[in-house]
Amino acid sequence: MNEELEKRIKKVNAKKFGEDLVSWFEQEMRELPWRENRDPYRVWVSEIMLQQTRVDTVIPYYNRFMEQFPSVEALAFAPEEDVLKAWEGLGYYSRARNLQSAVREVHESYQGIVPDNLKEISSLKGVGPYTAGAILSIAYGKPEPAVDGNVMRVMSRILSIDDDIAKPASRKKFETAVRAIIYEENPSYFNQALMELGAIVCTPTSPSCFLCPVQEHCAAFAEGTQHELPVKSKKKAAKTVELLTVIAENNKGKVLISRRPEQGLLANMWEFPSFEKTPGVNAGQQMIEYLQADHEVEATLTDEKWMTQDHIFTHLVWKMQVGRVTVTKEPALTEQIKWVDQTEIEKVAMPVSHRKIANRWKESTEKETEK
DNA sequence: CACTCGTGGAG
DNA sequence: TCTCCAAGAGT
Repeated sequence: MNEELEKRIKKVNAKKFGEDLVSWFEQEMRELPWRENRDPYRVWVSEIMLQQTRVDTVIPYYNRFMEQFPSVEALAFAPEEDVLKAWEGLGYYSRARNLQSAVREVHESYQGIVPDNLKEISSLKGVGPYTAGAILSIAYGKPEPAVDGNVMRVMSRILSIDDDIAKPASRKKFETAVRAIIYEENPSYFNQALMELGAIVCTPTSPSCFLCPVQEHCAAFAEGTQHELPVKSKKKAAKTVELLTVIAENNKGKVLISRRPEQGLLANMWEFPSFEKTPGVNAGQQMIEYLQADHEVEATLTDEKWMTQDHIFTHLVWKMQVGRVTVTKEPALTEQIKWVDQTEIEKVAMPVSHRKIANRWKESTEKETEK
């Protein structure tokens, strides 16, 4: 092990650090739905939803999800479309598919019991180093590190570690550190407390050191460098893509939607037909030609720029120009396309940008009906 | 390792 | 408006 790291770890009184941290957690921990009990399935679902997602955002999704899929079996036997719909708006949709895939694996290979050891639980889809440690410690009380962004931030300050936490290699260093000082009497509370501290007290830009329960153990506080840590390199700027999106209506008031590929961005989500714009070419003409070529739809242009919609991803920006056309000849239906009315469109899973467009479409058709 | 993969909220 | 983000994992 890194000698410098070992030296810093030895400076910490691990026993008292754990006691101070866990005592604080017992007093200050938030009441959250996934803390009602230690059901491994409930813990598991919460950890997947919480990946890269804020607690306040997750809570309503979690409550609905547990009501709809209360057990391993309920989720294992559910239609994949229902799971994706329950995930709509939460983002990172492969989490939903991987979770259901893994739950089916638990049902078939582990008699419906979530594995309680590192090797087996890590083999499940969507369960990486963090989630494996989180479930093992929180649900089963095992002394495994669960190193997320909070833990790296907190421990970078406690031990004054200036490794770039954006680099994959640094996570292992923090795992080593946590493993060395983990509170064996209560690994569940210890790990949760590290994260809770990061979320509530030891925050990224303005840590509240004056009310920190482990201030006396903190190297960064002693040095006055808490605002300089952790070191985190910036990610590259997002690219912008110009899209043309088409509201194609037939004479029954239904609109055409298509399903995205089962791999990649927004996998398996439903959307209005969209494609990358060719610069300098008439937009309305591109829409008509695209529908003909990719969906065997014949249509006449109604409005080539009915609205615009931006969709901002972490690594990408879509600038969408939405046009409307009237269909004169309908395509043969496939698994990848279907016609839906205002009621039916609410039941499919769409990304936020297309959901906003769908809502606007609904408003416009309701106005037409009033006339 | 570098890149992909969402979203809504905070500063 | 812009930047950064929040309990990461898959490829």
